[in-house]
Amino acid sequence: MTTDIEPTAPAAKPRIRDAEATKARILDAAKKEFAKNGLGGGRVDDIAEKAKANKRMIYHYFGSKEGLFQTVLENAYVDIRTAEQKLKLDHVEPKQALEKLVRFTFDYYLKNPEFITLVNSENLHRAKHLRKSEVVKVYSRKFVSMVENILERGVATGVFRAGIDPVQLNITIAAIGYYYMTNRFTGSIVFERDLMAKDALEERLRFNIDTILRLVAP
Amino acid sequence: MTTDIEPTAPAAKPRIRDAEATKARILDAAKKEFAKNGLGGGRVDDIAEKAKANKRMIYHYFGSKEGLFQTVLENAYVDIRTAEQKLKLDHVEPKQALEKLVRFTFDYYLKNPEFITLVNSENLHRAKHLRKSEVVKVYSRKFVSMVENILERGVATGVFRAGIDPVQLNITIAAIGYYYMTNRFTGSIVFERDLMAKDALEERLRFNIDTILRLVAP
DNA sequence: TCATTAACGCACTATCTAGTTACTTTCTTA
DNA sequence: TAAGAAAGTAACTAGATAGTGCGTTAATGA
Repeated sequence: MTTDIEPTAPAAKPRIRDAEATKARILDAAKKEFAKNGLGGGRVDDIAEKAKANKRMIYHYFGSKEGLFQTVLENAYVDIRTAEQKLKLDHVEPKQALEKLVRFTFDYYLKNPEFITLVNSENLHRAKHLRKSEVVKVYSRKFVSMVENILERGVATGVFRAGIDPVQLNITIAAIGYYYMTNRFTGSIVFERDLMAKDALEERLRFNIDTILRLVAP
Repeated sequence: MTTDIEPTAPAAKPRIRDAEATKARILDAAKKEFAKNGLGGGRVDDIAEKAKANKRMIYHYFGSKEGLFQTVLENAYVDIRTAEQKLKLDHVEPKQALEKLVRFTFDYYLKNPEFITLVNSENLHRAKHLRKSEVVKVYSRKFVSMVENILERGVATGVFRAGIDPVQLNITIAAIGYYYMTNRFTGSIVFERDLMAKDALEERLRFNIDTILRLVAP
């Protein structure tokens, strides 16, 4: 019988214990998995593997697959609202602020396609998870009032027409970017052009800015 | 031991054999199931049950779950394109034709929410099923040229400005209705109003018509 | 009427999947 | 430093779930 200790064996690396890091890795892997396959199609085992965490940890930290999804979704909303607030549009000239918002929204969807897929998945489930989130509601209010403020200032200086509902405007700004991205695969077939080509993206963004500015023009 | 024939038993109804009817029932049930739960979340057993067909028949007629989904999706596209063609917009005054199209699109999404969910599901799968469909491509071309025709006539009579890309216009008309419907659940939470209330729907449609007409105005 | 074809149904399986049980290992603090 | 708490793991289970093998029954046509 030989010794168990091999001369060349590296010192058995002590497992590093870091709850926050593990949680973060799980959330990151879950975001990718749910974005790619939806809530129904996402696999808990795959998330655990990608996160290099034990599956048990998912249940320890998030209770259930749906609990995990809810956290992922909530974080996704907080992320986009936080980024919007960082634009500080309250201090930008109205017309320019609106253009900046349209551009930001389009770019955000482009760079964060998971956001779109997560929201779609949540709507398939009739928003049962988002409904429970108080944080999201608080952030949403801030967001709507930001656009409201831009509109009001624009009307005051005469660059925008009066009577525009900020919610309808918000929905429209989101819609013209969101639809383009979420349907980029079927859209590329239906319209027989690569909607994700660099030129196509630039053209679409220009069109969107134009659409919104014409909409609010006096 | 008593006889197996109960006196009150109805004459054992002879199974009616009707391939077309069975196929239709399966497709109808599948549309509902996939619309509600997506391709990944939809259950073949549930489809068979709702269709009052044997599961074996699904595999007999459609080969696989994905084969079934593909047929459902293809039908959904053919349905909307057929309905659009029925509008006969080529014979309507340009401005009115555009308004009619915006209204139709919005109403169609409202009355056929399955269409939206099916398209979303297909985009989650990177359009791998639609890609195979030749019919859809033919119908799509007709659709784009219809809007192109409206635009050209409008420019000729001076009611529309020149240089608008019909594809961009098409996307925008679809987007402002589609986004509103597909995100009606999360949207109702984010904007803290019932987006599906009768008043809200009417207001949104008016806003959409306004958006498009301002977009094409000279 | 008889044989062929097509529609239909039962019961099964291999595999997957969310969630759990029963542990071991590492960290913290009294 | 001892003991408890927290982090982490492996192996398992019960129930789904897509897909199938094979036999039965109704229509068709010669």
